[in-house]
Amino acid sequence: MHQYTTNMPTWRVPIPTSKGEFIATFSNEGLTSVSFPMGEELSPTAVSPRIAAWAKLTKAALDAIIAGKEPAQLPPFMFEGATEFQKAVWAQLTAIPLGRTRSYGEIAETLGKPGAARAVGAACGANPIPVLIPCHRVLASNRKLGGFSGGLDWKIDLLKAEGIRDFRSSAASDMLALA
DNA sequence: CCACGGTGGTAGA
DNA sequence: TCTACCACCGTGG
Repeated sequence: MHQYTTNMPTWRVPIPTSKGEFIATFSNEGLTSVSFPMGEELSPTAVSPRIAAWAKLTKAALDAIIAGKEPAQLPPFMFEGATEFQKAVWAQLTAIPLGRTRSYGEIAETLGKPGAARAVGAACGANPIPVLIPCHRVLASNRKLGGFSGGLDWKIDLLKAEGIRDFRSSAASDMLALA
C-alpha cells in the first residue's frame, strides 16, 4: 500500500511549522511523501542544493495551506509504485480549489467510474503527500466529514483554516470539533 | 479468490 | 436523527 517497489535513495527533511514538525521525504526526482508531526524531532542532514530548494518550497506550501492560503508554488511530486487509479484520484484532488470541497462519489464520477466512491476513499487514504495534495477537501455525501488517515482533528483544522465550516460531524466525532 | 475500506443510498425505528 | 444492511470497486493478501 505505502511501500515502494524500488530502493531509490531518499532523504528525510524536517519541516518545522506552527503546527509541529512535518517530515518530508525526497528522492532525486522530487517530493515522495509528507508525514504529519509525530512528536520526536529529526536531526537535519545535509542534502543537495536542489533538494534543499524543494524542502524550502515544501515548507512555504505547508505554511500557506495551514494558514488557509494558496501556496505560491509546489515542489515536484514523485509517485513511486502508485497505481494508475491512485494517481488519477490524486490528480483530481489537486484540482479542488482551496476553500472548496468534493465528495468521494463526485471524484469517482469525474473519473468516469461512478460507483467507485469507496475505492476513491481508499486512494485518498493512500495519498503519500497529505495537505499539499488536499485529500482533506473530500467529504462524504451529505457533507458528512468522512475519514482522514492523519486523524480527523487535522481534517477539521485544515477545513476550518480554509473557511469551510458547512460540514457535519458524526455524533462520534463531535467532540473533535473545535470553535 | 477473498476480505477489507476515508462510500452511498435505502429502510425502519 | 441514528442504526442496519447491501451494492459497489480497487488493493493486497
